[in-house]
This record gives sequence, C-alpha cells and structure tokens, in this order.
Amino acid sequence: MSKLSYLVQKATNETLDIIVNNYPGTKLLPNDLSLSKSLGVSRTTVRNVLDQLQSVDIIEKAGTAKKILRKPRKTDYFDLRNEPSSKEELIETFFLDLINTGKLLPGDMFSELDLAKRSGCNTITVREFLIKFSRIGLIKKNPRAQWQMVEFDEKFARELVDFRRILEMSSLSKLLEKTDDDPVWDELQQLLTDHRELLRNPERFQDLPHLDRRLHLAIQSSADNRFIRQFFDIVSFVCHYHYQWQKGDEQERNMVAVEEHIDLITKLLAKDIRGSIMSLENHLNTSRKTLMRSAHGLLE
Amino acid sequence: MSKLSYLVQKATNETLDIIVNNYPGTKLLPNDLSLSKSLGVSRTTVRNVLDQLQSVDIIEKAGTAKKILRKPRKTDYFDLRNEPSSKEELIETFFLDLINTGKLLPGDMFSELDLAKRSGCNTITVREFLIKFSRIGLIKKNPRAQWQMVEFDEKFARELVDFRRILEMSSLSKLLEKTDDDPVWDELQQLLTDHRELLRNPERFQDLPHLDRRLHLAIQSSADNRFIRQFFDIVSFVCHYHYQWQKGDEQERNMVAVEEHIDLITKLLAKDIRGSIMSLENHLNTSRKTLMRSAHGLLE
DNA sequence: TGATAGTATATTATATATAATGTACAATAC
DNA sequence: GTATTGTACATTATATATAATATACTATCA
Repeated sequence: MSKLSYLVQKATNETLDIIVNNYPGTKLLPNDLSLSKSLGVSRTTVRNVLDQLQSVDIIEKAGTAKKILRKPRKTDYFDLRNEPSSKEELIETFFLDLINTGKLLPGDMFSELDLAKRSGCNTITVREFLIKFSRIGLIKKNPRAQWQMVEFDEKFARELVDFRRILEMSSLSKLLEKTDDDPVWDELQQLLTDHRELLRNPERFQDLPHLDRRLHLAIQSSADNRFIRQFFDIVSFVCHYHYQWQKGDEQERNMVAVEEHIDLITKLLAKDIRGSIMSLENHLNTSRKTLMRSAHGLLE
Repeated sequence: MSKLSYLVQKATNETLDIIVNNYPGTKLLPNDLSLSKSLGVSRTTVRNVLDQLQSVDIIEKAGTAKKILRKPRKTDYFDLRNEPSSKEELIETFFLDLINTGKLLPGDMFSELDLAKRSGCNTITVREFLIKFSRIGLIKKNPRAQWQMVEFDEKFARELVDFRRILEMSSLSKLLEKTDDDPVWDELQQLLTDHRELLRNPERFQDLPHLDRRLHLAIQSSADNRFIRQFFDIVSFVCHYHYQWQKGDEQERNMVAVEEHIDLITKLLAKDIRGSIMSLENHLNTSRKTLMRSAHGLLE
C-alpha cells in the first residue's frame, strides 16, 4: 500500500474525531462539501480520506450516502507526531536549529546543496525557504554565489536597537491611551506576576526570553499596525539569535533584565508616561549593551 | 554555433572595452585571475570569453600568453539592450508591469502557472520571484492555493501612513542634527530648485513621483539605518502602487503636493525644527487622504 | 618556488516531469 | 430544480536532470 500524504493522514485523523464526536448519534457522514469546509481542505482530499476510511472498513459508501460501520479505535489514527508536515517545515526546522545552536555564525558561508543533502530536502525547497527567510535580514546572497550569514558588528547592533526604540516608543504612547477595560492591562498584570515568580525561582531563568518576548509584544501590539508587527517579529528573532553568544555573566544580567521589566511594567500599570518612557529607554540601553558584548564575544 | 549566455556576452563586451582602452599600448591580455577580478566573474567565465574572442580572431593563445591580434570593431560587440539578464529579471519586469498598469488589483487572484506561461519563464522562477516580492506585503498566499493581491482598505492605508510618520519623524530630527557640510543640504537645495522648476512647467508633472521619492529618501537616509531604509523601499513602492487609481483631480492634487514639498524643504533648510515637523505632519496627512481616495476609487 | 594555466569538482540557475491537491463542470439522484 | 457526486482539468508541491558558473585542485612554466 502506497503511503498516504501528510495532508490526507491529518484530515483522516480529524474525520475520525468527527465520527467519534457524533457516534452513535448518527450513522451517516456529512456530504463532501461540508466535510471539505470543516476540515479546511479540498473535496479531492476529502474523497481520498473517505476512500481510506472505506478501505479499513470504518465507513461504507452505500449509493450516495456514507454509512458509519463502527466506532474508530485509537489504532485507526495515524501517528503524525514525528512527521514533518511538509518539506518546507523540514528545512525550516533544520536551518533554525543550525543558527540557534551557533553552528552558523555571522560571516559564515553555506550552500543550498549542502543544506539539501543534510536536511533530506532538494535544493529547490531549500532555496525557497532561504529566500523567504532572508526577509529577516540575517542571511544574504549574491547571484551565482553562496549564501552568507550577515556580518554582526556594532553598527548592526546600534541600528537594530535604534529601530526598536523608535517603534516601541511610538507604541508606548498608544498603549497608555488604552481604556481600562482593554485586555492589555490584564496581560501586563499577569506579566508582573510571572516576573516576580521568576525572581523567587532563579533556576527557571531560561523562561526569561519568553517573558521578554511577551512584554515587547504587548507593547508593540498596542499600535495595531501590521508593519510594526512585521518588524517586531524580525527584531525579536534577530535579538535572540545574537543573545546566544553571551559570556559567562548570564545570571547577573538576567537579574538586571527582570528588574528592568518589573520597573517598566509597574510604571505602565500606573500610567506614568514619563516614568514609562525613561524605564523603556533604560531597558533598551541595557539591551544594546548586551548585544554589543555579544558582538565582541564572537570576535574573541 | 550555440548561443552564449548573457553573462559571457556581457563579460565579452567588457573585455573588448579593456582591449580598446589599452590598444595599442599593449599586445597582451592580463592573466585569467586579474581579468576575473576586473570583470567580477569567475575564471571559468573568463575562459569562455577568451575562447569566444579567439574564435573571432581578436586574440590568439600563444602558449601561456594571449596576444591581441586586432582592434575590436563595433560589430564585435553583442547587442544586449533587449536581452533580459536572467529569467528572474524577465518575470520581475513582467510582474511589475502588471501591477503598475492596474492589471492586477487588490483582491485579485493569480496563479504561478499562468504567469509562467505568459512571461516565458517556468513555474520555479516565477514562484521564487513571488516569494521574494511578498516581502513588500502587496501579495500573499495560502498553502496549495493561489496567490492574491492583498486587500486595500482604509485600515491598510492608515497603518501604512502611520508607520511612515513614525519613521520619518524620527529621521527628521536626525536630519536637523547634521552639520552644514553634510551632502544632504546640497541635495535639499537641489530638490528646492527642481520643485520650483516644476511649478513653472506644469506639463512635466509626471516627474513628481520621482521628486517625492527623492525627498523622502533624503529624509530617511539621515537615519543611516538599514531597517529604516528597508522599510522606505517597501512604503514607497506600496504608495506608488496605490496612487495609480487616483481620480481625475490629479492636476490640482499635484500642485498641492509640490507646494507642500517646497514648504517642507524651505523649513528644513532654515533648520526650523517645529516648522519642519508641522510641515511634514501636514504633508503626510495629505498623503493619507490621497491613499484613502484611491481606496474608494477602486470600490466604485 | 610562486604565479599561472589546465582540469576536475561543487554549486547555482534553469528546465522538465510527476505526484498531490484544488477547482470547475458534467452527470446523477432526490 | 437543487444539491450532491463523479470526473476532468488546473495548479501547486516536489523531485530529478542538465546547463551555466564558481571554486578547488593539479600540472606547468618562468
């Protein structure tokens, strides 16, 4: 039996769920079109799913109707936990792992062919992923030449943090105009709790990047602007890529960051405009220093 | 004879130039490596060029050296004016023409296959171009579905102009800190002259988009920030795409724009901070209105 | 021995083919 | 007549193959 595609397997699992949820309420499956809509795939795929279900005797096509013969068992489901949903996801996971574990450093060259061989994709898939990823600004390429991680120097760090400052300062004022019933205040309150929790359990400091992202996301999403949002994604990705070369004083720096976060959140909740601006300014300065140190760490 | 690639033809032309410039000063061509460096191509390509030149008896390989036999004539050059340098350029030109002439409107769907057929490329080239172009934010796609021009509504226009305002206001203050010997002041002076020229020759109003781009570029490049620069490209592209649906009152609106530009440049040159900010604010408001009208023009 | 040319290999650019999936239309059932 | 299914075709996703180009290695010459 030739293996079914990921999409058909996934849709099959979801159809089994539908059968389970309605069993034994009904003995008939909905028509193709409504299944297609609820599964979010085309009718062709739905029909492949139905063929599959018929082949394992869960349903039976009786003329026009599709009769449910038996209740699905756990073993009827496909195990998709370790299946990449597509070749694109495969190369994405592979490549992001390379850069997040420091195997690709600024200035390094790499080839599409090599990535394809090592990730199990073909060069087309790799190249298309790289083109998409280059939007982030971490990689670049010249025609007929290999790809390269962009050089990381003080100028890069300065421009990145400057840009972040411009966007976040602007979002900050939008945030402080939000009415009291806006969900952002609940999120900030929750963030405050989570940060204090972190202070009491220093062994959980690996959660800090996640909290940092949530805080900056809360600030920037106040602008409700797709362009700002787009750049938030880029900046936060690039920052976290570069933070990985921190020297040995993480513990101390993490402590400082948490305190800066708490200071900023407190002032935001108090709607202290001037205080918030100063606190954010201060926090971004620290961030710039960390990036700089990271840049130097690389050079040594 | 099989046709030579664009790259080899171009490199051949440049090599002919080198021969002309040194003829009859020398009777020998430089070695492969230095030719490779001055042409910016690999040695393989250089050697293809040399084979070509030998086949038309312009040079002769005498052992290790390459003797120049005769002075090149105009007819020795390849005519590359109508040749696309690559398939990628082909699809780029084709696609940008489609959207700049209003054949693809917001909300329209289009397929890779169709573009490939009509542009003379294959689907891979088309798709890779579209992935790259999607960075601009004008097109989007869902997996296994066609591409679509993003919808253009008031929200989009507002977010675009808001974003532009944030970046340009920030750049403005950087600009006003520049010392008197910075080249930006000469460029602004030149822009002032060009705008006044335009006022006297209203028939040349088609130059306005170009002047508009130069002005905003001058402002934004003051920030000397790659991220701002990146977004300048996006914003100016998107604006000009959307301006094409202006209704019949272009003449009047153009006049207003020129006057706003002149006002802004004058205040910049006078280093009038408060005045510059107000003038830019005013100009961006007009820009937003134009975009809005354009959005409505589409809906009618 | 170092610079250069010749040659082999690696890599990107491009084309073509096939499988998977989506969409449109005709056929059929109710 | 409308809704649904069956079927054909269109399109995207992916793989493979070839041409063009870049790079690495080896041989040769001064």
